[in-house]
Amino acid sequence: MEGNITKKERDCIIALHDHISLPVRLFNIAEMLNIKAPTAHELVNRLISKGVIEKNNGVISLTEYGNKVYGDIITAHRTMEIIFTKSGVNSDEACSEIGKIDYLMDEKSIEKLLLNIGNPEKCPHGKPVKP
Amino acid sequence: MEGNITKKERDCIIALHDHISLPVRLFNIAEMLNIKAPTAHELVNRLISKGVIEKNNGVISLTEYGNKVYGDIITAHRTMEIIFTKSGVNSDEACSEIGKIDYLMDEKSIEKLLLNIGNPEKCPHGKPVKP
DNA sequence: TATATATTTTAGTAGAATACTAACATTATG
DNA sequence: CATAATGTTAGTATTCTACTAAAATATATA
Repeated sequence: MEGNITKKERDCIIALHDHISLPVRLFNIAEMLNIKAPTAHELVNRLISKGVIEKNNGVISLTEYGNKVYGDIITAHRTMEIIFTKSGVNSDEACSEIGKIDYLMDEKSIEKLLLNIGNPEKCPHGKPVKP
Repeated sequence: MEGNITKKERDCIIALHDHISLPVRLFNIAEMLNIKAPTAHELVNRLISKGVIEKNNGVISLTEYGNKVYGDIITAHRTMEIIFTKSGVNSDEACSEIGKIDYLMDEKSIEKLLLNIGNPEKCPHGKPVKP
């Protein structure tokens, strides 16, 4: 339930949560992240040991803690997206650049940034800042 | 002259540039980064192979490219510091949090953020945004 | 049910980055 | 020259990423 998350782990969490259909299995993760099954297997095992995801009969899902981690990443992502696009950064450009940093950002700082821009409910793509 | 930089490499670049006195030697780097000499040796070699720093008679310095990299990191860092503190984040807190992401940020996006906040010359600590 | 297909897991390998100790080499300084 | 300071090499270890090949386990279909 502790410890930092890597970029690949971040991508896995996002992919898992945002997968088109349920249930999500190992091969879905591998496919989405463009990695082979054994690599996905290790990634998933690491995330399980970090308490972020769980596996039941091959079905992979976020734990409660994992959902919190996901939410924090998304809130950071969309908060920064709003700030970036307000400054004239193209929203797709903003999205890909912010994907490199969102999982490293401090929750409390993001909260303050969000408040300062007026607690908007949605990001430039129309998605909720707090999912 | 290409390729991404890691957090440790980022810290090394900053430490090297901001060292109190010249010349900077390997043991100064090790001391500043709190690592042993052989670890510093490898780090320095990696940065040399990336074209960021150079070594002459044991004296370590940034290359022209390294100075550019340093400048980009600092500009990103201070731009974000201004944005964070404007939202009420404590400046020391902001500094340490931003240190985790500044080296990953896109130069062009930072330029737009900076312009949007009125191209200030100095960060909350009074240091130049463009060193 | 038996065979075939799909999926997962294990084993083995590899490379980049980080970091250490111990030993050895080099360079100053006294 | 000898001692101290500094640098380098060698060897080991851990984490993360990623692969192939092979084995195991499901699941599906004939």
